[in-house]
Amino acid sequence: MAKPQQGTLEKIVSLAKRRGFIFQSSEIYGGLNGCWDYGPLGVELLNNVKSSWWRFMTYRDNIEGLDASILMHPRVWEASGHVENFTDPMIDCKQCKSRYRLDVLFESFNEKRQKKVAKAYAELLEGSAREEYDAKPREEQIEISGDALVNDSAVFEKINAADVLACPSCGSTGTFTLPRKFNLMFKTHVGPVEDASNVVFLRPETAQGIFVNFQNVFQATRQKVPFGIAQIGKAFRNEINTKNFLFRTREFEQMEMQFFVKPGTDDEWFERWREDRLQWFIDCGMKKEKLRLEPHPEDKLAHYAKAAVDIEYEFPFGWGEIEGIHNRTDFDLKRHEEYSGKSMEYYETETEEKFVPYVIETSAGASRSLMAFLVDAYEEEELEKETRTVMRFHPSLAPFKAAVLPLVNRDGMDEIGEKLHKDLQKSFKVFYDDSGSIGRRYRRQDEIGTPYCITIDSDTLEDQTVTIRNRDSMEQERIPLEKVKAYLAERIV
RNA sequence: GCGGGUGUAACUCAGUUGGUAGAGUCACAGCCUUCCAAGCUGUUGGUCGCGAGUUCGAGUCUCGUCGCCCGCUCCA
Repeated sequence: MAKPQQGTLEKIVSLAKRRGFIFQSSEIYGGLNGCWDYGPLGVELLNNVKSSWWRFMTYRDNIEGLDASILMHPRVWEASGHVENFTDPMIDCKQCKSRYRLDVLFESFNEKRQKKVAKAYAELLEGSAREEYDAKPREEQIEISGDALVNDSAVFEKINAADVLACPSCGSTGTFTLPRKFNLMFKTHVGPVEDASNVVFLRPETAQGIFVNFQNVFQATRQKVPFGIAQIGKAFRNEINTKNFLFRTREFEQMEMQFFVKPGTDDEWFERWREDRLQWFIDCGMKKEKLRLEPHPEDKLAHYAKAAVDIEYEFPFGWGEIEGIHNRTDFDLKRHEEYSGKSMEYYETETEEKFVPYVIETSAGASRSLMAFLVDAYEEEELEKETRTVMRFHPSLAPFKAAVLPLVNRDGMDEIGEKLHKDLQKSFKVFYDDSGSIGRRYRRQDEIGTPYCITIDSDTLEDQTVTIRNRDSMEQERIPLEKVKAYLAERIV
């Protein structure tokens, strides 16, 4: 068994491009940082991953599906806390390369230095504005100048140039870069006029689409708590840095489920979903030893979470999160109640109790999962005289389920092959290949992870049987032509 | 964002002190082939990431820029 090692990711990226799994976005224009396109095989794989998730999550009584709009009312993101938490201005010290949040830096200054800032700010004011400012008490001046420093880059530039801002790390003054607002939400405008009144955001998580529809879904489906709402969709984050192929991208797809439970039962459900979600990856063929559960320490929890655990996969570059399970408490529903004025309460008839449900979130990255499946499936197998590259996808995820290969193009083998191909195509994604030696054709299929190859040979002409070759073992068995479809159906969910 | 590395055909790479680009693989068209790549013939495909500069002349030197990889930072 070959183990992923240095260079493995490069090989996978190369194979992914060569065979049509993943292309770099806008490649002919030099690429767009952190964006990737799914090619013919990639989109099959992605659809299979999503469909497997969808079946696992929603083909049960207590989870409903949803597909909310990517653009939502801007107030949604105020309620969710994203507007507030996404606008930190960051600066770097050019001298020692330290990075700071500007607002935190200002707060960390001692009084003497804050007064210097206030004084430097005064110098920027003229006429009545200056008079007004000077008339204010010292404390208020510090506050006003601090706000201006943090929020107005022109003010920052001048004050920084005046050598009143010192780097806490190296003590240099005037060495800071201009503040950059690392607003992780992409912004755009609704309608033809671009101004502040019509700003909307591309959602940074799909979860909020579920929360704002909580009452709609609940009432439309006659569900009772506990129940869940599942959704698959694109989300966008303007990451500072993208990295590691599909792992950190600015546009990605999430597979999320929010499970609404009665307060007090949340810990129990959290445990349960943690186990169920881990099992899903294993059921999809991912190697157990490459998966682990990694709890978040309490001091690193997101603003909405009471508890969190990541499902991590061991990529060639190290362990990385492919799914997060969070106990979001009643934070989101309560906030939406507050911001929208609409009730998010649930009435439990059995106990005659009213409560806002707690939420257990399972949030998987479709793109990250796909990458993990790619890495997990990749293997270089040493044979006697060669190395075989094989993608050992679980049959349910494999882009092509089978390939039909006439051994030679004569005596009517190709006609039988084409007929079988057309027939199988009604039920499965299948590939037909009649060019090159049979060995070469097997290798092509191995490289894209096709689990079964069906070969038509001269015996087929005699007794209507074909051979089916297994991708992983390379062993063959002979079955009647008419049973091929059933054979595949049995093995491919 | 910082530092380091890197960018030549679809893929992997070569290209000598600057003189208008090569190989293998793949693909395609034939031939040959009765079960695990690399048999034969032929063909397509690159203004050497992009843009300036130096030079009589730049893939080869300089600067800028973009992408990718590694490390740091960041990851609400």
